[in-house]
Amino acid sequence: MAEDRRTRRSRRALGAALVELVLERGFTALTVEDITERADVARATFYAHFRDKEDLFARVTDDLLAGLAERLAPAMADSAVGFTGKPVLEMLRHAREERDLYRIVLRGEGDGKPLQMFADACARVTAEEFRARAERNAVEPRIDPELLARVWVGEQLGVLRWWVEQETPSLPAEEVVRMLLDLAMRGRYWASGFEPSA
Amino acid sequence: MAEDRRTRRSRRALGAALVELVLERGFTALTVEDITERADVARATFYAHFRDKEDLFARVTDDLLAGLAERLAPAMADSAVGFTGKPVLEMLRHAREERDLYRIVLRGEGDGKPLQMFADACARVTAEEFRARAERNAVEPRIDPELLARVWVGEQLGVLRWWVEQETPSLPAEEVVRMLLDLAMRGRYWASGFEPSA
DNA sequence: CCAGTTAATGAACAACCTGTCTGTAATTGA
DNA sequence: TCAATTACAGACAGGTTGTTCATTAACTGG
Repeated sequence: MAEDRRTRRSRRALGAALVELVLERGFTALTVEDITERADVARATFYAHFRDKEDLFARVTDDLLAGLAERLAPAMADSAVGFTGKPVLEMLRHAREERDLYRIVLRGEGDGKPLQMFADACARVTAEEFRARAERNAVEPRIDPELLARVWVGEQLGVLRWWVEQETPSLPAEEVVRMLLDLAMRGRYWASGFEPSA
Repeated sequence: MAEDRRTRRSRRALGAALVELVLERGFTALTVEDITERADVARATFYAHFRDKEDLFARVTDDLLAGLAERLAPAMADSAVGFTGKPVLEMLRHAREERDLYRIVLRGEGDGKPLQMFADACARVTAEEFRARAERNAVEPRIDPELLARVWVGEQLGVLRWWVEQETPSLPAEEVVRMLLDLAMRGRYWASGFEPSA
């Protein structure tokens, strides 16, 4: 008695309809009836599964994050020490597969709550990691770990949003990772067209 | 006949009420009546000045951006060549003065539209600047200028949001700018607690 | 394949919010 | 002071929300 097939069908259809419609018209413009109509489901059925629009959206994004976490787990273990960019690459691949959803989330649809919460969560663990590294190497960090973490995730998310919004995929994921690593190692100044003065 | 005093009073009150309430409950949760009640203005008066919630919000954020642009103009001229961080510092100061509004915008309230449009606009001009620099120095950029621009604005916005959300202002603006410049010049790897291997 | 359980359906409901439009009263600028 | 403009309270239809209910259809375990 895993789960009634009808339940699965309804939920899936509603989730898919939501994603389609958010891309077309934006989250706030949507009506519950719009969604049920697109999903070909009775309006009453919607409320049998979800409290409201927001609830449905939250479930969809939660699933996405769970999927991401699952894919990231092995890559994280590898690069716990010494940053190789493997997790970033994995995230880009995930984003390519779930591009529609990534677009929605990164556009800040749904009051931007999913996005901000994701960003904050990333920043928290990243800052902790930076602090741990500094302590491990017994160095007083020149840069506030908190700020450094914000730089890190801000940059990731900015690039990610740009990447998934591209109609014609300009850069392969591997190239993006290479450039990000390059920037992290050597700084941005070199890359912006300046010749180093020293 | 600059403008009727009543008009000014009503508009100001409504704008201020909006900002207060968005901070308290979030944009989407708000009702036009909530706003007019807080502003102590009749509901009909609201519609005499604005089409709807979104319209009011758009005017408020447009004013904010106009104020920012005005303050940034002199700083931009100075650092057109060679990046000194002056515009960033000026933005941080502006953000400190208008903290409530910055919080709202950076949280992506109002469907995140103001935020995303601001980010995209910044990225566009930044990318153009990077391209121009590369051409001026006759170098083939190792990093896609488009990507570099996204890194740049993503990092700015990430840090800015973190900074204005802090309850107790942890770092003075000058320190933030110093760290950002440091990162841009020397890269992030140094800062994250690693000892350089070479 | 059957019987019992569970979900989907369409319809109807009050409550709320929206945006518009009145006639009237109060402020304003000249 | 006077004419013009604005704010006001109230009422209005239209749309959305979230709930309930009786009925029909689909599914699952045996």
